[in-house]
Amino acid sequence: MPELPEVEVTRLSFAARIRGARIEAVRLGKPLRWPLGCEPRELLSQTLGDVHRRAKYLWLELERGGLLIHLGMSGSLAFVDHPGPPGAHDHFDLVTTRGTLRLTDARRFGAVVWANSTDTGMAKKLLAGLGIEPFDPAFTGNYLHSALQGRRVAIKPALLAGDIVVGAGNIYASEALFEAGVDPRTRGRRLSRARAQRLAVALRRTLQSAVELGGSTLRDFRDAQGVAGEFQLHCAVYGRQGQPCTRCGTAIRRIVQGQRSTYFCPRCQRP
DNA sequence: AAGTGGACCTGCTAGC
DNA sequence: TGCTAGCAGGTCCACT
Repeated sequence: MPELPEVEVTRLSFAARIRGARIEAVRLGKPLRWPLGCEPRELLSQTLGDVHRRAKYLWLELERGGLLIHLGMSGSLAFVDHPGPPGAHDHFDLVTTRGTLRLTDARRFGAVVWANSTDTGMAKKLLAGLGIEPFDPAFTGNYLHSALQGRRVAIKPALLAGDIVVGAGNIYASEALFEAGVDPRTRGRRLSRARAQRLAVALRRTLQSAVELGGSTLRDFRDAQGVAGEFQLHCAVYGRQGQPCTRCGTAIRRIVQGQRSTYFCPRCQRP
């Protein structure tokens, strides 16, 4: 579910409402990808500040540190006044004076990790080595082109890796490559400066558009207010193998790269 | 250093 | 109807 747009849409849907709330209780369900990293009672009585996003992580500011949240493959957050009893896949509740923030995550690839300012633990490690934000003005065609030098891996898995630029996952990497007209099998270092420029623009536009459409709801994504996204209705290639390209009519192909599906138009997208 | 494949975990769907 | 194989929005880690 959650690539950059879904994470950002989630953030926008509860950040203003949770700011200033005080934590009253914490409930943990089954283990997530990493342990919380503190005793739940250490969070009690702390007041929440701003909610930030870095790559596909959310960062909830607390008085004495913060919580780093990742939604994994199947996670979503809900912020509600009166939550029902936790279901089988509800693995974290943050009960506050303004409502309860609940993480639902069937596959449990997600995580909630505590960190404070002197932290040298998991949270810091997770954020180290992340690439540039796609909306950062420093993310340019020239940056992308030079970062790809010395990379013989194909451009699509290079976008997913997250060490050059963050935010694109399996849907938006395929969509951005289609918009840029770049064959996903093109090796990184073979991408010309001009094509890197087109790709940088396409990636930013694709992600921006997806945020504006509320993200993609392929199966069960909802923002923290329960609202579904609509980007999936605008996908040009993702999940459309065998169907005609919206631009030229050629059948969309599905291939596997790095154990993930890639979708592209063999006519519109060139090396 | 960069590239590759396995691992984590559960649910759903297509096919027999 | 029931079982099984394959697939799913992520990314860390060990190994070459």
